[in-house]
Amino acid sequence: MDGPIRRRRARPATYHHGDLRAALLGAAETILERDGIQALTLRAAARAAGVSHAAPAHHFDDLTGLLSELAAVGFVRFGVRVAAATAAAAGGPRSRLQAMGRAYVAFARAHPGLFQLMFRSERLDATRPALRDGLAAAGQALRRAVAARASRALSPGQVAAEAAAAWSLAHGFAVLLLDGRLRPLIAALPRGGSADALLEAVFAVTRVGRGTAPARPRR
Amino acid sequence: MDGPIRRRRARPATYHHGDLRAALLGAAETILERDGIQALTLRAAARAAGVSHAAPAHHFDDLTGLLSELAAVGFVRFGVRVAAATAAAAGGPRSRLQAMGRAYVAFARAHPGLFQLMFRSERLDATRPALRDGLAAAGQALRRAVAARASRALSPGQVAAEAAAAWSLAHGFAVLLLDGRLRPLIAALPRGGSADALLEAVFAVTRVGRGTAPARPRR
DNA sequence: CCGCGATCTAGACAGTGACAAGATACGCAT
DNA sequence: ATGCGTATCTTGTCACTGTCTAGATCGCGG
Repeated sequence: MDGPIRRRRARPATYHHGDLRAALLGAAETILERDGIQALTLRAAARAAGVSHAAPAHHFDDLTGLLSELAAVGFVRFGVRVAAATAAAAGGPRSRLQAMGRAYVAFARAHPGLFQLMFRSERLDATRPALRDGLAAAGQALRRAVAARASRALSPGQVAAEAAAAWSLAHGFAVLLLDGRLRPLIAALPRGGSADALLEAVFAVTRVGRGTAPARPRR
Repeated sequence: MDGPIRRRRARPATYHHGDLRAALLGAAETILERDGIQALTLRAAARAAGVSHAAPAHHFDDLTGLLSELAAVGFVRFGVRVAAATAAAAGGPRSRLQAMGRAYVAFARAHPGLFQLMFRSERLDATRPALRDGLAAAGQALRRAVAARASRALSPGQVAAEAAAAWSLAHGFAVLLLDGRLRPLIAALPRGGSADALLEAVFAVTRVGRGTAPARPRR
């Protein structure tokens, strides 16, 4: 504890921190991923950054502000990951959509605390510019992945339906997986499969966007 | 407020409440649905029930206990609803699975606070007998709905995959809907559709369990 | 070089969960 | 019925939290 290159706390030489905002965000993310979302408090972040308990208020107005800014960086990071994965996916639009789903779940598993924070909307303030932008960026990445499918002239309603289906499937899988609710289903897989194996099995079983017409399984 | 048949608080006649446990659970649910999950505190529940701030600890050990017991009643209620809806669904196993999804989302919309609490696992204690039983009951209801599809001799792995797919789709849709994230998609529907319309459109577009073989779209 | 504003500290207050100790009354054994 | 053990409930307290206020320190532009 108290590494040698820690900013203050050892020597209170510099009254001003220099880049406290970024330091607080970093400390907050560390606490979030290590101790869970309920341990992420304004004072804990201030302690970790080596500043007084009231310092964070000057950069983020209140706790909602800190959480919102942190969620915002999560959303942009998320959008970048998803966009990169879908762009790098070879094959048709269907495999691209699956790549998006894989990236979605992979992000949730890599940053579980951040992912949960991003969807803890009652503690966030979506009107904050940073969060608003992050949400827009992530939403655009998702929309782009689905829109690639729309090449065959789908109606806006059908595009919305497919987007909702793909998004719901990926998000539900990620949430249930993080909650440990899918564990029995994973155990039911042959050879005691992994979460990835279950996701692939889900892809194999679902046919989102296989055909355009809602009814009539013809063709 | 302060209905005439309120237990105490008006006359501190009865030192003992009589049925404080149920009263606290009722008050807690009221607070949860009216003011949100962050307003649901031990002391707030105690105030609403007209008892001292330390009284709840004797029935639920701590806040986690209260939340867990409330989530447990949510799960049994949820299981009953889902089981009833799937049992009442006419038609084949596919329409029964859709009925389950509809009931799933309908429950989330009818009791948003309770639904969110049920999946706020970091604040719950799954080892509590009541919550353990509630989880088991709800899980059984879901498993039964999926198992009906398994009549055509599916492998356990495929059953798990279909269960994960159906559950993820329903859960993700419910969560995203409660968060308001699906609003733009709903607006994109023809004639400014509703959430129900979007769910039906999702059903029409997805073909979970349409066939057992993963590849080959041939029918 | 000065002073103004941004940054950070120190202190205080109300609200929270949790714990301890005491008051009350229910219900069971006799 | 009656007395007592114990579950139930109250009061008081403590550490911790978010938020507000006032003051200290420093950086930067005039």
